[in-house]
This record gives sequence, C-alpha cells and structure tokens, in this order.
Amino acid sequence: MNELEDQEYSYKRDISEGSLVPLHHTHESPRMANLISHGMHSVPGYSRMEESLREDDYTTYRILPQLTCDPLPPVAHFSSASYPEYLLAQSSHYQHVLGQPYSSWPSQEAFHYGMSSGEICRAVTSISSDGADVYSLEGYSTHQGFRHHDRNQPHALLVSPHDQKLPDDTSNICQMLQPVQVVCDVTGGGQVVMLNHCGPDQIPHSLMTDLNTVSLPNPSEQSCPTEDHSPTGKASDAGHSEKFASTGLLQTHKTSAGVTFNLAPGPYASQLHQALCPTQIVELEEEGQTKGRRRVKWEKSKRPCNCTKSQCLKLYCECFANGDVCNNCKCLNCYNNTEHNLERSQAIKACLDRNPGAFRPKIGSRKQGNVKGCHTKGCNCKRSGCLKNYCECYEAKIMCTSTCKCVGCRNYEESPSKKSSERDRPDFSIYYPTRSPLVCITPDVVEATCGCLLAQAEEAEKEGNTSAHAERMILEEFGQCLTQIVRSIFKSTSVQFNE
DNA sequence: GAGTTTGAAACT
DNA sequence: CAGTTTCAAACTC
Repeated sequence: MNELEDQEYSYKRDISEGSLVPLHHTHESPRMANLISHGMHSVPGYSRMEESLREDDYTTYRILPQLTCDPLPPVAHFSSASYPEYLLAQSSHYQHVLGQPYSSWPSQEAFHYGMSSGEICRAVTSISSDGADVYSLEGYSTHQGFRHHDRNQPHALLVSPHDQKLPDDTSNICQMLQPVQVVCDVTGGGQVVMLNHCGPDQIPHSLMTDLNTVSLPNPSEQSCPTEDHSPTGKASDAGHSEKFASTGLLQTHKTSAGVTFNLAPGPYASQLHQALCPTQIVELEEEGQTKGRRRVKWEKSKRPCNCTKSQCLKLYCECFANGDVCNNCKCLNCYNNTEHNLERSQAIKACLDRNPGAFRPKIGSRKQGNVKGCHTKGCNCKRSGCLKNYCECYEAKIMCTSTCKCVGCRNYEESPSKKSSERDRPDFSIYYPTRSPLVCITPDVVEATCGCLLAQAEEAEKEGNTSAHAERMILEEFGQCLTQIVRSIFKSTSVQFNE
C-alpha cells in the first residue's frame, strides 16, 4: 500500500456503541425536564435513554444508539473541518494508516450533524444556564456517559470512569476509548457538531450517507515525528491537550477518578462551528467499497497561497485565515503547518487576542430576503467601485449594505455599472440580496452621497477631463445617487416608482 | 511574468 | 480610534 493509499480512509460499517451523544440533566434544567417528559424517542437514531448514575444534585442520562433497529435518518450527514486543529493543536489525523486500528487518531474530525438534532442540541445546551448560543463539550467516552463536573463550570462534562476500559479484542475497536467533543449551536437550527478524536472507523455507517470534508493535507507536511501511535491514543491526546492548554485555547481537566477531559472555551467553539460553514467544505469523492469498509479519497480544492513575508501566520494568508494548514501552496518560509505547531498556535492566539472573531466567516448568516447573507463588517473600498474582486462583498457575490463604508459604491441592486458587470460574471443570477432600504436621508446617506461625488471628481481628474466635463460627471453621479435614494424610499414603502 | 493597484490586516 | 505601513491578491500590460 503506498502513501497515497494510506491517506484514504476506511470506514467500518458497524459499531456496536455508535457515536457519542452526551446529554446531561440537572434538576434545575426545565428544558431537559421538558425534553425528558416528551421522551427522547423523538431523537432520530437514538431510542433508548438510561439513567446511569446519580450523584449530588446531578443526574446523567445516557442515550444509546440502536443502530440495528433505529438507523439514523438518510438526511443525516457529516462534514469535517480542519479548523479544530487550532483548537487542539494536534498533529493531523491524516496520518492514520489503514490496518492499524489502534493507531492514534490525533487530530479532530469535525462531524457535523445536519440531521434533525434539535432535541440533542437542546439537551446538550440544557446543561448550561449562561445563555450562550454555542456550547463546546469535550471528553472521553465509550458509552456516552458524561456528567456534570462542577457547578462553576457549566460546560464541563466528565466521562464515567467505567468508560476507561480498553478492548482486548482488536476487532472490537468501537470499545476503545472515544474522545469526543460536542459543539452545539442553538442559533444554527439545532446543529450539533461532534469532534471525534478517534478514527472514522468508529463512525456508524448509517451516518455516512453524505460525507463532506475539507482539504486533505499532504502527509509529508502533516507528519509529526513526536506523535504517539500507541494503541489507545491516550498519550497522544494527553500531549495534545497539554499543547493546547499551553496556548490557552483548551482547558484540560481531570476528575477525581483520574479521567481527563478537554474543554474548549465557548468563543472558540463558536468559531469552530462557523468554520464548518459550507463555503469551506469541499467534496469528498468516494472511490469504492471493500468488505465492510468504505474507501474514500479526499479531494482538495483549497486555493494555494503565495505568501512570502507573513510566514503564513497572519490573516493576510488565506489558508491561515480559513483555518487550513498550507498544502501545495507556493508560499515561502511557511510556518502554517504542523511542523511549526507552536508558532502556529501562538499566531492563532495573537489573532484571536486582536480580534476574537478573526476566524469567523466574514459573510454572515442570511438575513431576511437575502439569499447569501451579508458581510459582517462591510467593505471599505474607495477606488474599485466595489465592482472588482478587491471588494470582499463583490467577491462573495453579495451586495454592499449600509454596514459598508465604501466610497463610490456600484455594488448595489440595479446599479448601471453593476448590470454590465453582471453580464461578465458567471452565476451572478444566484444572488439577489437587496441593499438595505434607506427610508430616510440620514447623515450616513449624505456622507455616502458625498463620497460618491468625490470619487467621481477624482475619477474625472484622473482621466484629465475638462472642468466642464468633470462637473457634468459629478452631476450625473448626484442624479444617480438621488435616484437610488428615492427608489429605496419608495421600495421600502411599497409605492410604485416610475423614473 | 513583471509591475501596478487595491483594500484588509497589522501596526503605531 | 485614526492614520500609516505591510501584505498578498487582483488586476493590467
């Protein structure tokens, strides 16, 4: 088997215990109580809930998948992202080699439940009372048994001590210790992201119907000489936790029973979730099947960077900004790889210190009427008219909005310049978000109008036009601005506007 | 492919 | 927070 084949992953069709869905209930949690009262049978694929232990005021519930009789629905799908490497600063899972079922699976595969997991999500979030939208829970388990650890650590979950058993039989790899992280986004329609530290061998086949992933790093770049391939993966995970803890991105906790678990702080969990947005997901090509295994090939679509001075450790680097390690790039002196984990982690931390939302997608979630969402910060273009790819809004195929601070913007609905631009642009028909209607002439509108006029004056000057021609251009621009303002006002009041 | 332009990110 | 510098992508020739 060559190295390329080593990159391919095989997936076992069957596991006896399935993926983990840690749920927790405290007596203070009416949401969980409500969930229980309505029965967890509504959770697809999970039909049996057991009360496993009772300690202090807390009760741990365990949901065991019954894959044989309650398969997960066909809509279920996973996606994965490489961003979690930021969270856990581990070497890549892409080193996993077929035929070594006990080799560690040191990095994280982010498995995103696109299934109707609202119930699961609500259950998970019910452990916390801090009102956050995104929760990140991490621990180790074979039997899905997490329990609340500390009242002061609402996110902290601990695995039951009995889950530390390791298998005697190599064929029974699902009995292995299964480190799992659950990220739950309440605002995302009840999405649950599970980060399996273990190999995809342990993913139920029924969950593999629509598997997506991000780019596959080159094994040579991903290799980590210090990586531990011990059968249990415990040493690796512990090491990774330490590395991670050193970056401040992950807290490592230990139970009285000696069981360790990791906890990613909420903000990073949020970014992790957002890193799973479809824009960063590429196709996974299924190559074929062998007995009980799926063999897949990961396809890379990430655009290579050409950084020369940033060491690919600043947001100038697209790979870094997207949460990817550089792979097949043309960059020089690159540190955005697992060989420079320390530098990379420090750089990530520095970016997050500067801007906690640094790794969040710039294109926010869709809003009313918008097909593709809007730029969260808005652009600041001055000379491109927002009709070139310099403009982040234009590049993302979205209209500029009132959030933008651009000057001389043409990237709005029905802009004459934009119309001609659209003709040269493929797939433009798929986006028709509307510019936020300006229902009155606010100072912002005045400022924007003046900006347009100034831009037009600059353009006239640049073209060496006569003052009369420049004047005419500016007046025409003013007319366009007025037309736009009036049209927006009429549109917002649903009154027909005839030019 | 080299040089220029552009605007985001980083820095002061 | 504003102004300046750095940077890499987009663009032009």
